[in-house]
Formats: sequence, structure tokens, C-alpha cells
Amino acid sequence: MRISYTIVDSPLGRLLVAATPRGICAVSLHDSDAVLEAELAKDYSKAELHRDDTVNQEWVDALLNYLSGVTSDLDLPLDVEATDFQRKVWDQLRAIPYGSTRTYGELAGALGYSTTAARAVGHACATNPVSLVIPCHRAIRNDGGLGGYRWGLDRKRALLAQERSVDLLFI
DNA sequence: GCCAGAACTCTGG
DNA sequence: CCAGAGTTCTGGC
Repeated sequence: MRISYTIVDSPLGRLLVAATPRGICAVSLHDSDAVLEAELAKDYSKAELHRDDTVNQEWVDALLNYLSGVTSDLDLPLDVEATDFQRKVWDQLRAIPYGSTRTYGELAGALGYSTTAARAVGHACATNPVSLVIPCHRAIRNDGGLGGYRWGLDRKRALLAQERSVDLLFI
């Protein structure tokens, strides 16, 4: 498998976008380019990685527009491996409207599980490789807390604040 | 390989 | 407060 990736500046730090010929396979955020590349290499150790700052430009632009509130929809081709359970959870996440949030328990309920499956849902969110395309930051805890965030709670807070400032109906 | 425990949780006792 | 629920992953044996 051949993966091309690029790393650009974003309001939330350095943004890595990696894609196969079929679609995006990874999106992640970090302060350091080196860490981003190391994590990509670890997750796709069998793939042939090569940096290409032009080929994914269209998708990078879409993500940056999304981060700055220019667009609220991301409809990008994805090429990710996932179990049935993860796919179902991610579908639910993508169904959450921009600027809105769901609790982990609500997501479990929407999938036909009881709210006790909330923990499994949280874990499925945490293992999502395309953080912004699948908006796992819109999942929060039932007690109003943010829960955790794989790419840093600060980024989760920033994303939610950004979305709420664009969609002022949801406060 | 198998089992225990953890991971972005929540509810009921 | 503690345990258990539903799934996946990791680490110890």
C-alpha cells in the first residue's frame, strides 16, 4: 500500500493528512512534525509512506476551512480500516450537527445498545484515525465534562468553542 | 494463545 | 462509592 501525506499549519497546531489513492486514511494534530511522522510510520509500518505537499491539497483546504468555520460539512472520501462496531459509532458521530454535542450514552442508545455501552463507545471514538473528519470532539460526558481527547483536551475545547461561536443557536 | 485490566462512560445499588 | 455493562487492545503469563 502506498500512502502520501502532508503536514501543514492549522489553528490547532500542526495538521497531518495522509491518504491512499482511494481516500484519506489518517488525520492528526500535534505540536511537532516529527511526532506526527513517527506516529504515522508506526500505525502504517507496512505501507510505503512518502511526503507530498501537493496531491492532497484539496482535502487539506477542506479541513482548514472547516477548522476556521468557513464550511461546516466535511464530505471527504475515507479509506480506513474499522470493525463493525467502530463504523457504527463513527456513523453516529458524523450525524451530529455542527456546533452540537452528544453524550457517549446517547450515542450508545442511538446504536441500539443500552447506555451502559457508553464506555465501549468512548473507546471506539478514541481509536478513530481521522479526528476531524469524524467529529469525535462532539462526544462529551453526561455530567457536562468533556471526557478525554486523544489529541489533547485543549484541542477538544478549542474545537467546541469554535463550532459554538459559528452556530450561536446552540448555547 | 488466554485472561485480566484499561480505555474519551454511565447507572443502580 | 463500587461494580458491572459492551467492545477492543495491550501486556503478563
